[in-house]
Amino acid sequence: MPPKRKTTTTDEEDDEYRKKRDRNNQAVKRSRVKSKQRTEETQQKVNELRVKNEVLEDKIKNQTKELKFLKELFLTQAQAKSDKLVGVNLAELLKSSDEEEPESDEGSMDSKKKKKKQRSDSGKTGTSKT
Amino acid sequence: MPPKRKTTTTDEEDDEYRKKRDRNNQAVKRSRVKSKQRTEETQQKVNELRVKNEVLEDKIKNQTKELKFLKELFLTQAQAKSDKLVGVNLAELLKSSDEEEPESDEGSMDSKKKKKKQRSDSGKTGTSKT
DNA sequence: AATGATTGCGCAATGG
DNA sequence: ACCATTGCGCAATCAT
Repeated sequence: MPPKRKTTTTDEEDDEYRKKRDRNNQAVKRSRVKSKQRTEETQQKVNELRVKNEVLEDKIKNQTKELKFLKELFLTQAQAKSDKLVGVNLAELLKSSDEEEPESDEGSMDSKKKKKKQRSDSGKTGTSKT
Repeated sequence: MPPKRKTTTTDEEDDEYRKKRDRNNQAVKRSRVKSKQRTEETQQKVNELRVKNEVLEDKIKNQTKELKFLKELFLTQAQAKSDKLVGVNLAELLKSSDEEEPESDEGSMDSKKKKKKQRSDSGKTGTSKT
């Protein structure tokens, strides 16, 4: 089925038609430009987010390192001096509050067992939410 | 300048032409499908990255909180007991290893001065911008 | 009913 | 010669 235009047209109709077509062609152009822009912006956003993400990952890596350091230092100190520090359960306190775990008591590991406590965390967030 | 096809064509040429057009039309379709897919995937990636980003921001927030807590606790302890802990300069050590500040010396604030160093956290993690 | 916005589709030019 | 990509116009359809 070839196009669909009329079979008989007056000059005015033709004129009208042309005008209409021209306007539509313009609209199509506008629409496509917009579409293209959106696409490009989206792509750009991906790039930005990727970078931002890396920065964040980095920061986390550093903070994790620092936390590890502090906790070990703290634990070391606590043990080094039989502890008059405070009445808190350090091991529990310093376990790992970033990446919380579903509280399994684990008992208070006192000076007897000095397990290195390898990283076997699992969980999510939840800082010292007293 | 209307189309550009020949003026005189043989049946075979016409046939060839048609075949060619058809193949191109198929190619165009394939090409457009691919293009559309890529666009959608990109959009999807943006969503994923946004989510991942939030998770990371959250983790950072928690770690920052915990670090703050540990450092304060540490500092408190250190001062509470004139300190035989170790020979390190705690204040300096605990300053803040994330976000390297080209800070001025600030000297080693020992047990004499006990500046509270109020953290006037202003605002949020200015990043969630789009 | 009229008009701009979108979208599927084919043509031709062009890139690889 | 062939396929892929792209700008462009047409017509149908959507949305106002």
